Amino acid sequence: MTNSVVRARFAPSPTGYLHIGGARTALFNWIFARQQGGDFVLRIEDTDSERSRPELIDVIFRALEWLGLDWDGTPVHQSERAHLYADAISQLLAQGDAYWCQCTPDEVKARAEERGGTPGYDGFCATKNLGPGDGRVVRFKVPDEGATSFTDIIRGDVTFENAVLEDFVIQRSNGTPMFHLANAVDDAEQNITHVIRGEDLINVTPKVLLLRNALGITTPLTFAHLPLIVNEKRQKLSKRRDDVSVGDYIDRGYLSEAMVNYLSTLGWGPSDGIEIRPLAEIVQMFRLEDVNKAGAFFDVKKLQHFNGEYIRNLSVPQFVTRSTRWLFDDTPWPAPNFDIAKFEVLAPLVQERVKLLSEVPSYVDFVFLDDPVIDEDAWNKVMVKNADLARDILPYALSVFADCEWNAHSIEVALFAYAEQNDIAKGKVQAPVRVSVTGRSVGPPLFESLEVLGRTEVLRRLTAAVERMG
RNA sequence: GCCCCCAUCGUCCAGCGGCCUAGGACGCCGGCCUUUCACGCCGGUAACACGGGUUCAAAUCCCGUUGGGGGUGCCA
Repeated sequence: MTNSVVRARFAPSPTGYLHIGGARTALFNWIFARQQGGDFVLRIEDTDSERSRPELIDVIFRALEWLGLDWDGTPVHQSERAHLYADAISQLLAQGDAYWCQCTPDEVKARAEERGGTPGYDGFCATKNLGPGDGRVVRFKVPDEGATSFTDIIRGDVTFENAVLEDFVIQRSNGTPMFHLANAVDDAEQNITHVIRGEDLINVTPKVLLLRNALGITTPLTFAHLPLIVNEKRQKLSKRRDDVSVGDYIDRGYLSEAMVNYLSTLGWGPSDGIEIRPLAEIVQMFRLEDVNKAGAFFDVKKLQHFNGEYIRNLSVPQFVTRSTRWLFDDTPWPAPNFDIAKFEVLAPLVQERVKLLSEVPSYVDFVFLDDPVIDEDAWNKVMVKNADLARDILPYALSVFADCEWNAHSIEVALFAYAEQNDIAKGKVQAPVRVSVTGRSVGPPLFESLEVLGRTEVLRRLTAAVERMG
C-alpha cells in the first residue's frame, strides 16, 4: 500500500456549472480514494481558452465543498502548465509520432464527404514533412495496424482497432494542447493511478493510451468508466435541455447529505438493500467493480424522498439552522415581521412535513404576514361551498376563543366542543378556522399555529373572514 | 454509415449457476392512524427483451437477434 498509493482525480472543464453527472463522477472518485486511503485530487481542464470561463472554477469548487467532497493538495490548472504539454508535443514530433498538418476543418470534412463512408481525417499531411506555421495543427500519428485494449474495472476488456482511429489533433492551430494530450501528460505527472469517469469518455481512452505509449509513460493506469446518468428519455444528461445544475438543487432546498446519498445509489447499491445511510458506511461498502454498466435515470421524486428523510432526521435546532436561508432571504413576509422564537415553536411541526427546505416559508408565512394570503381554491371549498357550516363555526370560534385559556390544548378543547355538541367531524370544524387564519386548507397542526399567532390576531382574522364572506 | 458500450418491476438497486413460485427502495393504488396536510404503520401493483446453446440445473455462462445509449470536433 505504501508504494501503490491510490490517486484518483476529478477533472472538470470550467465551461459550465457543476452538474449532476459531474457531481456523481466526483463523488465516486472521492468514495474510492477515501476507501483506499488514497488521494482525491482536482484538475481544471481549461486548455480551450475559447470555452473556458475562469469565473466558473470557483463555482465548481464551492459546489464540491457543498457536497462535502474534500480534495487533496492544490488543484492543478492545465492553462498554467503549457510548457509540459509543449515538451510532450516536441518529443512526439521529434520521434516521428506526430506531424504538422495544414488542413482546415472544412477541407478535412469536404474530403471525407467526397470519399464517402467514414468521416474523419485522412492522413493528408502525414508524409508532407511540414514544419510549424500559421494555422497549422499537430496531429498524432495513429498506427495503421494493431489494436489498443485496456481492462476497465467496470466493463472488462475493451478493444479498439487502431485502423478506426484517425490521426487526431494534439495541438490546436493557436498553439494550445488538446485535452487528450494534456490528459496523458497530467495523469502521469500527477501520479494518477485510477481514472474514474463517465462512459461518454470511453472512446477517447485508446487515444490517451496511444499517446502514453508514444511518450514512454509506463506507470500503470487503471480505468473505470461509470454508466451515464440519463434523463427520462434515457439520454445523457445535458446542461442545455435538462435541469441538472447542482447549484439549482442547493437553491431548491436539498440537503447535501441527501444529494450525495442519492447519487451513490445511481449505478451502485449496497447488497443489504439499505439505501439511506451515512456516507461513511457507503465508503466502507462501496466496490468499484460492483458498479453497474447500464445508464441510470436521475429520478427527482426519489431524491425528494431521500431529502425528506434527511430533513426529518435532523435535530430541531439543526433544522432551524439549515432553514435560515429560506427564513431571511427572499421571504414572502416583510423582514421585520419575522420572529425566530415563533418559528422555533412551529419548526418541529414543519420539519416532518417538508421534503424541501424551500417549502418551509409556505408553512409559516401566515405567522409573519400582516394578512394571510388567501388560497382561492381553499376558500371556495370551505367558505363558499360549505358556507352554512362556516357561518355557524366562525361566530362560535370567535366567542370561545375570546376568553378561553390561550394555549394549544385549551383552544382545541374549546373549538372541538362544537364538534361534539353538533356531532360533526373535527376535520370539518377546523377547516373554516384554518382557512380564515392561515389562508390555506393545509398546514401545520391548527391549534399550535393559533397559539403562536396570538389571540388578538386570531380574533382579528376570524372577524375579517366573516366580513369577507359577506 | 463506422466504432464502443449496455439490457431484472414505470424508476433505482439486490441477485455473481441450485437458497428465485426473483428481494428491497421510490412512485402509484388501497387501508389504518388522524383537527388539515404530512409522518408512521399494513397491504397491493409490477420485471429477468427475444431466440438459440452450455449444464443435472441459467435472471445468472456463451452466441445471435432486437432494442437503447455513447462517440464519431482545432469540446471535454
